[in-house]
Amino acid sequence: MAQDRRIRKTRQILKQSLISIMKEKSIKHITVKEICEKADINRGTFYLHYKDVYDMFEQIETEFFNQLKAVLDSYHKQNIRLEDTHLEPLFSFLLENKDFCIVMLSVHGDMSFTKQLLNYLYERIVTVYGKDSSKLEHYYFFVIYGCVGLISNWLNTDTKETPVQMAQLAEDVILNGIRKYL
Amino acid sequence: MAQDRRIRKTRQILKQSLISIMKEKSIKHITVKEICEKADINRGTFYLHYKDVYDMFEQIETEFFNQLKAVLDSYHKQNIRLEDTHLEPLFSFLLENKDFCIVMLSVHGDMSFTKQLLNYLYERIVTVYGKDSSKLEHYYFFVIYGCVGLISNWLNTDTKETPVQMAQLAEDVILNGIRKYL
DNA sequence: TCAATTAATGAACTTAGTGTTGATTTTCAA
DNA sequence: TTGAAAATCAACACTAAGTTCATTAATTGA
Repeated sequence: MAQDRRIRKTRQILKQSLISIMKEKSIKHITVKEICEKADINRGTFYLHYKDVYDMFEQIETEFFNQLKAVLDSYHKQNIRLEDTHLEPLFSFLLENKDFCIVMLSVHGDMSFTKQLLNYLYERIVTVYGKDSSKLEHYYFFVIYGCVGLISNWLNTDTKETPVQMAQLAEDVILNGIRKYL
Repeated sequence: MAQDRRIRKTRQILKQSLISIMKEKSIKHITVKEICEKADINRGTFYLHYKDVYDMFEQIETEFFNQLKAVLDSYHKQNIRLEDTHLEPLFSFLLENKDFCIVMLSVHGDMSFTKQLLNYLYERIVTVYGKDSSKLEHYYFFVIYGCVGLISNWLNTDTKETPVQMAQLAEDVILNGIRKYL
Protein backbone atom coordinates (compact mmCIF):
# COMPACT_ATOMS: atom_id res chain seq x y z
CA MET A 1 0.00 0.00 0.00
CA ALA A 2 3.09 2.21 0.12
CA GLN A 3 2.22 3.48 -3.31
CA ASP A 4 2.42 6.82 -5.02
CA ARG A 5 -0.63 8.82 -4.13
CA ARG A 6 -1.30 9.54 -7.81
CA ILE A 7 -1.56 5.82 -8.55
CA ARG A 8 -3.97 5.17 -5.71
CA LYS A 9 -6.06 8.15 -6.71
CA THR A 10 -6.23 7.27 -10.38
CA ARG A 11 -7.19 3.67 -9.68
CA GLN A 12 -9.75 4.72 -7.12
CA ILE A 13 -11.44 7.11 -9.54
CA LEU A 14 -11.40 4.56 -12.34
CA LYS A 15 -12.87 1.97 -10.01
CA GLN A 16 -15.69 4.25 -8.91
CA SER A 17 -16.37 5.03 -12.55
CA LEU A 18 -16.58 1.38 -13.52
CA ILE A 19 -18.83 0.44 -10.61
CA SER A 20 -21.06 3.38 -11.37
CA ILE A 21 -21.42 2.43 -15.01
CA MET A 22 -22.04 -1.19 -14.07
CA LYS A 23 -25.14 -0.09 -12.22
CA GLU A 24 -26.63 0.69 -15.59
CA LYS A 25 -25.14 -1.75 -18.02
CA SER A 26 -23.38 -5.05 -18.26
CA ILE A 27 -19.60 -5.07 -18.42
CA LYS A 28 -19.77 -6.41 -21.95
CA HIS A 29 -20.99 -3.07 -23.21
CA ILE A 30 -18.59 -0.94 -21.20
CA THR A 31 -15.66 0.59 -23.08
CA VAL A 32 -12.33 1.93 -21.88
CA LYS A 33 -13.27 5.22 -23.47
CA GLU A 34 -16.48 5.39 -21.43
CA ILE A 35 -14.80 4.59 -18.13
CA CYS A 36 -12.15 7.24 -18.73
CA GLU A 37 -14.58 9.92 -19.80
CA LYS A 38 -16.72 9.40 -16.73
CA ALA A 39 -13.62 9.38 -14.54
CA ASP A 40 -12.15 12.33 -16.42
CA ILE A 41 -8.91 10.41 -16.78
CA ASN A 42 -6.84 10.31 -19.91
CA ARG A 43 -7.37 7.11 -21.84
CA GLY A 44 -3.63 6.59 -22.11
CA THR A 45 -3.44 6.60 -18.32
CA PHE A 46 -5.87 3.70 -18.17
CA TYR A 47 -3.44 1.58 -20.13
CA LEU A 48 -0.67 2.41 -17.68
CA HIS A 49 -2.67 0.43 -15.11
CA TYR A 50 -4.79 -2.13 -16.92
CA LYS A 51 -4.67 -4.22 -20.06
CA ASP A 52 -8.35 -3.75 -20.83
CA VAL A 53 -11.74 -3.50 -19.15
CA TYR A 54 -11.76 -7.14 -18.08
CA ASP A 55 -8.28 -6.96 -16.70
CA MET A 56 -9.37 -4.02 -14.61
CA PHE A 57 -12.46 -5.87 -13.51
CA GLU A 58 -10.45 -8.89 -12.48
CA GLN A 59 -7.94 -6.84 -10.56
CA ILE A 60 -10.69 -5.15 -8.59
CA GLU A 61 -12.29 -8.48 -7.87
CA THR A 62 -8.99 -10.05 -6.82
CA GLU A 63 -8.27 -7.13 -4.54
CA PHE A 64 -11.67 -7.52 -2.93
CA PHE A 65 -11.23 -11.20 -2.19
CA ASN A 66 -7.70 -10.75 -0.96
CA GLN A 67 -9.01 -8.23 1.51
CA LEU A 68 -11.88 -10.51 2.45
CA LYS A 69 -9.52 -13.40 2.98
CA ALA A 70 -7.11 -11.32 5.04
CA VAL A 71 -9.83 -9.96 7.29
CA LEU A 72 -11.64 -13.22 7.83
CA ASP A 73 -8.65 -15.50 8.14
CA SER A 74 -7.17 -13.45 10.91
CA TYR A 75 -10.54 -13.48 12.62
CA HIS A 76 -11.14 -17.17 12.35
CA LYS A 77 -7.68 -18.11 13.50
CA GLN A 78 -8.54 -16.75 16.91
CA ASN A 79 -12.06 -18.17 16.95
CA ILE A 80 -12.33 -21.79 15.97
CA ARG A 81 -15.47 -22.06 18.07
CA LEU A 82 -18.45 -23.46 16.22
CA GLU A 83 -20.88 -20.74 17.05
CA ASP A 84 -24.09 -19.90 15.29
CA THR A 85 -22.47 -16.59 14.43
CA HIS A 86 -19.36 -17.88 12.67
CA LEU A 87 -20.57 -16.19 9.49
CA GLU A 88 -20.85 -12.82 11.18
CA PRO A 89 -17.47 -11.42 10.05
CA LEU A 90 -18.35 -12.30 6.45
CA PHE A 91 -21.67 -10.50 6.67
CA SER A 92 -19.92 -7.54 8.26
CA PHE A 93 -17.33 -7.32 5.53
CA LEU A 94 -19.95 -7.55 2.80
CA LEU A 95 -21.98 -4.84 4.49
CA GLU A 96 -18.95 -2.58 4.55
CA ASN A 97 -18.69 -3.06 0.79
CA LYS A 98 -22.40 -2.99 0.22
CA ASP A 99 -22.55 -0.96 -3.02
CA PHE A 100 -19.81 -2.95 -4.64
CA CYS A 101 -21.37 -6.27 -3.68
CA ILE A 102 -24.83 -5.29 -4.83
CA VAL A 103 -23.51 -4.52 -8.29
CA MET A 104 -21.42 -7.67 -8.45
CA LEU A 105 -24.33 -9.88 -7.43
CA SER A 106 -26.74 -8.13 -9.77
CA VAL A 107 -27.62 -9.15 -13.28
CA HIS A 108 -24.88 -6.81 -14.51
CA GLY A 109 -22.36 -8.49 -12.29
CA ASP A 110 -20.09 -11.32 -13.11
CA MET A 111 -20.36 -15.02 -12.39
CA SER A 112 -16.77 -15.11 -11.19
CA PHE A 113 -17.62 -12.88 -8.24
CA THR A 114 -20.44 -15.16 -7.18
CA LYS A 115 -18.27 -18.21 -7.74
CA GLN A 116 -15.50 -16.84 -5.58
CA LEU A 117 -17.95 -16.00 -2.84
CA LEU A 118 -19.29 -19.54 -3.09
CA ASN A 119 -15.76 -20.89 -2.83
CA TYR A 120 -15.21 -19.00 0.37
CA LEU A 121 -18.49 -20.26 1.81
CA TYR A 122 -17.63 -23.80 0.80
CA GLU A 123 -14.33 -23.69 2.63
CA ARG A 124 -16.09 -22.24 5.61
CA ILE A 125 -18.77 -24.89 5.76
CA VAL A 126 -16.28 -27.71 5.34
CA THR A 127 -14.24 -26.28 8.18
CA VAL A 128 -17.26 -26.03 10.43
CA TYR A 129 -19.22 -29.15 9.53
CA GLY A 130 -16.47 -31.39 8.20
CA LYS A 131 -16.18 -33.30 4.96
CA ASP A 132 -17.08 -36.92 5.49
CA SER A 133 -19.09 -38.53 2.75
CA SER A 134 -19.53 -37.26 -0.77
CA LYS A 135 -23.23 -37.65 -0.13
CA LEU A 136 -23.05 -34.39 1.77
CA GLU A 137 -21.87 -32.56 -1.31
CA HIS A 138 -25.36 -31.83 -2.62
CA TYR A 139 -26.43 -30.46 0.74
CA TYR A 140 -23.37 -28.30 0.96
CA PHE A 141 -24.02 -26.83 -2.45
CA PHE A 142 -27.58 -26.10 -1.48
CA VAL A 143 -26.37 -24.34 1.59
CA ILE A 144 -23.61 -22.21 0.08
CA TYR A 145 -25.83 -21.02 -2.75
CA GLY A 146 -28.52 -20.43 -0.19
CA CYS A 147 -26.21 -18.16 1.76
CA VAL A 148 -25.47 -16.14 -1.37
CA GLY A 149 -29.20 -15.74 -1.84
CA LEU A 150 -29.59 -14.60 1.72
CA ILE A 151 -26.75 -12.11 1.28
CA SER A 152 -28.14 -10.81 -1.97
CA ASN A 153 -31.60 -10.28 -0.55
CA TRP A 154 -30.26 -8.74 2.62
CA LEU A 155 -28.09 -6.20 0.81
CA ASN A 156 -30.82 -5.34 -1.67
CA THR A 157 -33.49 -4.68 0.90
CA ASP A 158 -32.83 -2.22 3.66
CA THR A 159 -30.11 -4.20 5.41
CA LYS A 160 -32.15 -3.75 8.55
CA GLU A 161 -30.80 -6.91 10.18
CA THR A 162 -27.37 -6.74 11.77
CA PRO A 163 -24.58 -9.04 10.59
CA VAL A 164 -24.97 -11.04 13.80
CA GLN A 165 -28.67 -11.53 13.18
CA MET A 166 -28.01 -12.58 9.61
CA ALA A 167 -25.37 -15.06 10.71
CA GLN A 168 -27.81 -16.60 13.15
CA LEU A 169 -30.56 -16.64 10.58
CA ALA A 170 -28.28 -18.37 8.09
CA GLU A 171 -27.15 -20.94 10.61
CA ASP A 172 -30.72 -21.66 11.61
CA VAL A 173 -32.02 -22.19 8.10
CA ILE A 174 -28.95 -24.23 7.16
CA LEU A 175 -29.48 -26.63 10.01
CA ASN A 176 -33.23 -26.67 10.41
CA GLY A 177 -34.79 -25.66 7.11
CA ILE A 178 -37.78 -23.39 6.78
CA ARG A 179 -40.58 -25.70 7.96
CA LYS A 180 -41.19 -23.94 11.24
CA TYR A 181 -41.63 -20.59 9.50
CA LEU A 182 -44.42 -21.70 7.20
CA MET B 1 -42.08 -22.38 -35.60
CA ALA B 2 -43.40 -22.49 -39.17
CA GLN B 3 -40.24 -20.85 -40.38
CA ASP B 4 -38.13 -21.11 -43.47
CA ARG B 5 -35.83 -24.06 -43.06
CA ARG B 6 -32.81 -21.90 -43.90
CA ILE B 7 -33.57 -19.62 -40.97
CA ARG B 8 -33.87 -22.47 -38.52
CA LYS B 9 -30.69 -24.01 -39.83
CA THR B 10 -28.65 -20.82 -39.71
CA ARG B 11 -29.78 -20.01 -36.19
CA GLN B 12 -29.17 -23.54 -35.04
CA ILE B 13 -25.61 -23.51 -36.37
CA LEU B 14 -24.91 -20.11 -34.86
CA LYS B 15 -26.30 -21.26 -31.54
CA GLN B 16 -24.13 -24.36 -31.50
CA SER B 17 -21.16 -22.21 -32.36
CA LEU B 18 -21.84 -19.79 -29.51
CA ILE B 19 -22.41 -22.50 -26.92
CA SER B 20 -19.29 -24.26 -28.06
CA ILE B 21 -17.17 -21.15 -27.75
CA MET B 22 -18.70 -20.40 -24.36
CA LYS B 23 -17.27 -23.65 -23.05
CA GLU B 24 -13.85 -22.08 -23.42
CA LYS B 25 -14.35 -18.41 -22.80
CA SER B 26 -16.73 -15.97 -21.23
CA ILE B 27 -19.33 -14.30 -23.41
CA LYS B 28 -17.60 -11.00 -22.75
CA HIS B 29 -14.71 -12.00 -24.96
CA ILE B 30 -16.70 -13.53 -27.80
CA THR B 31 -16.98 -11.59 -31.06
CA VAL B 32 -19.47 -11.78 -33.90
CA LYS B 33 -16.59 -12.53 -36.21
CA GLU B 34 -15.54 -15.50 -34.11
CA ILE B 35 -19.02 -17.01 -33.91
CA CYS B 36 -19.46 -16.71 -37.67
CA GLU B 37 -16.08 -18.16 -38.51
CA LYS B 38 -16.68 -21.20 -36.32
CA ALA B 39 -20.15 -21.59 -37.76
CA ASP B 40 -18.91 -20.94 -41.28
CA ILE B 41 -21.68 -18.44 -41.77
CA ASN B 42 -21.29 -15.11 -43.49
CA ARG B 43 -20.94 -12.32 -41.00
CA GLY B 44 -23.59 -10.33 -42.80
CA THR B 45 -26.01 -13.18 -42.26
CA PHE B 46 -25.52 -12.90 -38.52
CA TYR B 47 -26.85 -9.37 -38.65
CA LEU B 48 -29.96 -10.53 -40.48
CA HIS B 49 -30.85 -12.38 -37.28
CA TYR B 50 -29.25 -10.60 -34.36
CA LYS B 51 -28.22 -7.13 -33.35
CA ASP B 52 -25.02 -8.28 -31.67
CA VAL B 53 -23.61 -11.10 -29.55
CA TYR B 54 -25.62 -10.12 -26.53
CA ASP B 55 -28.82 -9.87 -28.46
CA MET B 56 -28.22 -13.36 -29.77
CA PHE B 57 -27.47 -14.57 -26.28
CA GLU B 58 -30.66 -13.07 -24.94
CA GLN B 59 -32.78 -14.53 -27.69
CA ILE B 60 -31.42 -18.00 -27.00
CA GLU B 61 -32.03 -17.54 -23.32
CA THR B 62 -35.55 -16.24 -23.87
CA GLU B 63 -36.33 -19.17 -26.11
CA PHE B 64 -35.11 -21.54 -23.43
CA PHE B 65 -37.25 -20.02 -20.72
CA ASN B 66 -40.30 -19.81 -22.94
CA GLN B 67 -39.94 -23.52 -23.56
CA LEU B 68 -39.42 -24.15 -19.86
CA LYS B 69 -42.46 -22.12 -18.98
CA ALA B 70 -44.62 -23.83 -21.58
CA VAL B 71 -43.61 -27.30 -20.49
CA LEU B 72 -43.93 -26.69 -16.79
CA ASP B 73 -47.06 -24.57 -16.81
CA SER B 74 -49.00 -27.18 -18.67
CA TYR B 75 -47.72 -29.74 -16.23
CA HIS B 76 -48.56 -27.81 -13.12
CA LYS B 77 -52.03 -26.90 -14.27
CA GLN B 78 -53.00 -30.53 -14.02
CA ASN B 79 -51.13 -31.11 -10.78
CA ILE B 80 -51.77 -28.58 -8.12
CA ARG B 81 -50.98 -31.19 -5.47
CA LEU B 82 -48.30 -30.16 -3.03
CA GLU B 83 -46.10 -33.17 -3.37
CA ASP B 84 -42.49 -33.49 -2.41
CA THR B 85 -41.81 -33.99 -6.11
CA HIS B 86 -43.36 -30.81 -7.43
CA LEU B 87 -39.91 -29.75 -8.67
CA GLU B 88 -39.47 -32.94 -10.68
CA PRO B 89 -40.57 -31.54 -14.07
CA LEU B 90 -38.10 -28.70 -13.65
CA PHE B 91 -35.25 -31.08 -12.93
CA SER B 92 -36.33 -33.18 -15.89
CA PHE B 93 -36.34 -30.26 -18.26
CA LEU B 94 -32.92 -29.08 -17.08
CA LEU B 95 -31.55 -32.56 -17.50
CA GLU B 96 -32.82 -32.65 -21.07
CA ASN B 97 -30.85 -29.46 -21.70
CA LYS B 98 -27.92 -30.48 -19.59
CA ASP B 99 -25.06 -29.19 -21.78
CA PHE B 100 -26.70 -25.84 -22.29
CA CYS B 101 -27.46 -25.41 -18.61
CA ILE B 102 -23.98 -26.39 -17.50
CA VAL B 103 -22.48 -23.67 -19.66
CA MET B 104 -25.01 -21.08 -18.58
CA LEU B 105 -24.48 -21.81 -14.89
CA SER B 106 -20.71 -21.91 -15.23
CA VAL B 107 -18.34 -19.05 -14.67
CA HIS B 108 -18.54 -18.33 -18.41
CA GLY B 109 -22.28 -18.04 -18.21
CA ASP B 110 -24.37 -15.01 -17.63
CA MET B 111 -26.05 -13.75 -14.50
CA SER B 112 -29.32 -13.26 -16.37
CA PHE B 113 -29.70 -16.99 -16.90
CA THR B 114 -29.29 -17.67 -13.21
CA LYS B 115 -31.60 -14.80 -12.36
CA GLN B 116 -34.32 -16.10 -14.63
CA LEU B 117 -34.02 -19.54 -13.15
CA LEU B 118 -34.29 -17.97 -9.71
CA ASN B 119 -37.38 -16.10 -10.82
CA TYR B 120 -39.02 -19.30 -11.87
CA LEU B 121 -38.14 -20.97 -8.59
CA TYR B 122 -39.46 -18.00 -6.67
CA GLU B 123 -42.81 -18.17 -8.41
CA ARG B 124 -42.90 -21.87 -7.74
CA ILE B 125 -42.16 -21.61 -4.05
CA VAL B 126 -44.69 -18.83 -3.56
CA THR B 127 -47.29 -20.95 -5.28
CA VAL B 128 -46.52 -23.93 -3.10
CA TYR B 129 -45.82 -22.34 0.26
CA GLY B 130 -47.73 -19.10 -0.03
CA LYS B 131 -46.66 -15.53 0.52
CA ASP B 132 -47.76 -14.33 3.91
CA SER B 133 -45.30 -12.17 5.76
CA SER B 134 -42.34 -10.36 4.30
CA LYS B 135 -40.36 -12.07 7.02
CA LEU B 136 -40.42 -15.16 4.86
CA GLU B 137 -38.61 -13.37 2.07
CA HIS B 138 -35.13 -14.12 3.40
CA TYR B 139 -35.96 -17.79 3.77
CA TYR B 140 -37.34 -17.92 0.28
CA PHE B 141 -34.22 -16.38 -1.15
CA PHE B 142 -32.11 -18.87 0.71
CA VAL B 143 -34.16 -21.67 -0.71
CA ILE B 144 -34.30 -20.60 -4.35
CA TYR B 145 -30.58 -19.95 -4.49
CA GLY B 146 -30.08 -23.24 -2.71
CA CYS B 147 -32.01 -25.02 -5.43
CA VAL B 148 -29.82 -23.46 -8.10
CA GLY B 149 -26.80 -24.74 -6.21
CA LEU B 150 -28.29 -28.17 -6.04
CA ILE B 151 -29.04 -28.08 -9.77
CA SER B 152 -25.57 -26.87 -10.61
CA ASN B 153 -23.86 -29.55 -8.56
CA TRP B 154 -26.17 -32.24 -9.85
CA LEU B 155 -25.58 -31.40 -13.52
CA ASN B 156 -21.84 -31.03 -13.05
CA THR B 157 -21.34 -34.34 -11.32
CA ASP B 158 -22.57 -37.49 -12.98
CA THR B 159 -26.26 -36.71 -12.78
CA LYS B 160 -26.64 -40.08 -11.12
CA GLU B 161 -29.76 -39.13 -9.23
CA THR B 162 -33.04 -39.12 -11.10
CA PRO B 163 -35.12 -35.93 -11.35
CA VAL B 164 -37.59 -37.43 -8.90
CA GLN B 165 -34.85 -38.12 -6.37
CA MET B 166 -33.50 -34.61 -6.78
CA ALA B 167 -36.94 -33.11 -6.30
CA GLN B 168 -37.35 -35.06 -3.08
CA LEU B 169 -33.87 -34.14 -1.93
CA ALA B 170 -34.59 -30.47 -2.58
CA GLU B 171 -37.89 -30.58 -0.78
CA ASP B 172 -36.33 -32.31 2.19
CA VAL B 173 -33.47 -29.87 2.63
CA ILE B 174 -35.80 -26.89 2.06
CA LEU B 175 -38.12 -27.96 4.83
CA ASN B 176 -35.79 -29.68 7.27
CA GLY B 177 -32.29 -28.33 6.72
CA ILE B 178 -29.16 -30.43 6.80
CA ARG B 179 -28.84 -31.14 10.52
CA LYS B 180 -29.78 -34.77 10.29
CA TYR B 181 -27.12 -35.44 7.67
CA LEU B 182 -24.21 -34.17 9.72
C1' DT C 1 -42.47 -28.53 -61.64
C1' DC C 2 -42.06 -23.78 -61.98
C1' DA C 3 -42.32 -19.02 -60.51
C1' DA C 4 -42.15 -15.78 -56.98
C1' DT C 5 -40.25 -14.96 -52.76
C1' DT C 6 -36.95 -14.82 -49.39
C1' DA C 7 -32.52 -16.02 -47.28
C1' DA C 8 -27.51 -16.25 -47.69
C1' DT C 9 -23.34 -14.65 -49.73
C1' DG C 10 -19.51 -11.61 -50.87
C1' DA C 11 -17.37 -7.40 -51.31
C1' DA C 12 -16.95 -2.73 -50.20
C1' DC C 13 -17.36 0.82 -47.07
C1' DT C 14 -17.80 3.96 -42.86
C1' DT C 15 -17.45 4.20 -38.09
C1' DA C 16 -15.75 3.57 -33.49
C1' DG C 17 -12.96 1.84 -30.07
C1' DT C 18 -8.33 -0.28 -29.24
C1' DG C 19 -3.80 -0.26 -27.95
C1' DT C 20 0.66 2.04 -28.60
C1' DT C 21 4.14 5.72 -28.97
C1' DG C 22 6.79 9.81 -27.87
C1' DA C 23 7.09 14.37 -26.40
C1' DT C 24 5.47 17.35 -22.64
C1' DT C 25 3.55 18.71 -18.24
C1' DT C 26 2.38 17.82 -13.56
C1' DT C 27 2.85 15.67 -9.18
C1' DC C 28 5.20 13.19 -5.74
C1' DA C 29 8.53 11.57 -2.24
C1' DA C 30 12.62 12.16 0.08
C1' DT D 1 14.28 21.71 -4.06
C1' DT D 2 15.23 18.25 -7.29
C1' DG D 3 15.25 13.91 -9.61
C1' DA D 4 11.93 10.33 -10.54
C1' DA D 5 7.68 8.84 -11.88
C1' DA D 6 2.91 9.48 -13.21
C1' DA D 7 -0.50 11.79 -16.07
C1' DT D 8 -1.55 14.23 -20.24
C1' DC D 9 -2.01 15.09 -25.11
C1' DA D 10 -1.96 14.25 -29.90
C1' DA D 11 -1.14 11.18 -33.43
C1' DC D 12 -1.02 6.70 -35.27
C1' DA D 13 -2.11 2.04 -37.31
C1' DC D 14 -5.26 -1.63 -36.52
C1' DT D 15 -9.34 -4.49 -35.82
C1' DA D 16 -14.09 -5.56 -35.31
C1' DA D 17 -18.64 -3.55 -35.80
C1' DG D 18 -22.34 -2.63 -38.40
C1' DT D 19 -24.40 -1.31 -42.98
C1' DT D 20 -25.33 -1.53 -47.97
C1' DC D 21 -26.21 -3.59 -52.33
C1' DA D 22 -25.79 -6.54 -56.11
C1' DT D 23 -25.72 -11.49 -56.83
C1' DT D 24 -26.55 -16.32 -55.94
C1' DA D 25 -29.04 -20.12 -53.79
C1' DA D 26 -32.82 -22.30 -51.48
C1' DT D 27 -37.65 -22.65 -50.20
C1' DT D 28 -42.52 -22.51 -50.46
C1' DG D 29 -46.79 -23.12 -52.41
C1' DA D 30 -49.65 -22.88 -56.49
